[in-house]
Amino acid sequence: MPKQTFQNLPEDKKKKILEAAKNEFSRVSVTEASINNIVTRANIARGSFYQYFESKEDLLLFMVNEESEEVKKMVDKKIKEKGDIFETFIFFYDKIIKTCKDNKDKKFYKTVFANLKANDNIILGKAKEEIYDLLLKNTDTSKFKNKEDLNLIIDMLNAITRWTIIQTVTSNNPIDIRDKYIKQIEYIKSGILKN
Amino acid sequence: MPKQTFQNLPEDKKKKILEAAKNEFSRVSVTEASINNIVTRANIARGSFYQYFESKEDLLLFMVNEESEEVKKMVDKKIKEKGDIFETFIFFYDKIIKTCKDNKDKKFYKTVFANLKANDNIILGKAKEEIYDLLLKNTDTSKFKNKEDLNLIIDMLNAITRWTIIQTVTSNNPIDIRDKYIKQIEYIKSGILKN
DNA sequence: TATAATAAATGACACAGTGTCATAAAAAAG
DNA sequence: CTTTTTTATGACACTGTGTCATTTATTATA
Repeated sequence: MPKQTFQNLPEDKKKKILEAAKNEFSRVSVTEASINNIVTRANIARGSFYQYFESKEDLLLFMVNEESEEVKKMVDKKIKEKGDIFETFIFFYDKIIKTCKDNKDKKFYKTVFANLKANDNIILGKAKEEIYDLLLKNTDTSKFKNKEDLNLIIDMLNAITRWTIIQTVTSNNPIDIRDKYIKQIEYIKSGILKN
Repeated sequence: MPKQTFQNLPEDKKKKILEAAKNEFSRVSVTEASINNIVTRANIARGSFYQYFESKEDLLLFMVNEESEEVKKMVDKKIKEKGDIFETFIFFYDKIIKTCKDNKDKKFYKTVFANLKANDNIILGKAKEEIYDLLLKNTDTSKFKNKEDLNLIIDMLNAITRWTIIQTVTSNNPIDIRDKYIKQIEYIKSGILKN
């Protein structure tokens, strides 16, 4: 989390810094991103950066977390509607993709996702466990063969959804990918093999 | 790929360099790895490194590719036995985990996997497309609801398997994770929902 | 309002790493 | 035993890092 000093900054200065950062994080991955580039573009002294943030990772996480909170709220609403975990995952997927595509910061999200480490929590940041919990508590398992396996089912959907998001964001014809995704979810519901 | 110069090197010198590299890549991810550390440990001049490799990524890829070829051969054998794609994926998973665990280079693999980018092909390197092809051509789809969806099914299994591998390698009780994985595959075969 | 106290901004500094390149050394060919 | 080719070397110019003592600005208070 950014330090208090950053929070205290006047809005326009904060905005300027975040824009400079977005610019840099659109160009290259966090690891390759240069704090020098950010401070130059934002017109602040190098030392100031460290007054505001622990590190560039700290900054990126902060930028992504806002979006995460938004997503969390929408997932919360969706799962509580009908308790349908499959619908919710598709909804979640669409939500993320919409954020990436609609946004003028398309490039930013593309770079972030493409450079996501396999085990990173960055998509959801701290919201991740909360979403997980939300799903565990609100899923309607009445039609499931085994209620106790909900946990493992969420994992499975999570893996596929993550994978699909990355493919979508880095691909050129994302519509095909969405179609494939829907089919995959269908298979998970009712199986690949004939009875 | 390493340059010819490296290939020409006497075996023991090559080995020394690879060991130094393995050491460094066990410590931190490729991006954080320091060429300085490698050359110091291997007792070669900094300039020499660049005579041998394009970059540290080039070097790591080379190190991982050898293992990949091995895996490819085994998958080839397995899928041709019975054409069972589910069995083959589980076999593939076990193979990878065995390589990680048995090996004295445990730490190396752990670090490599933990730092894998979501979209990286490094697990299989160039062997990836070949394995994909292998599965497409040799899978017995006679019990499938739709033969045409094999492609999408492989993707799905791939996503889950990757995810599970990473969880396993970075976790402390990998046996539970394998059990979960088997269950997930079972679900993919016959579905989560009651008929 | 003047002064003290608190907060924010700055850039020089020491350090670690990068990739290149002209040159030296070694090996192979003639 | 030269000549040619291949390999090895480390200094060099760069880019970047995080820190810290000092300066500047803001806020509180007497």
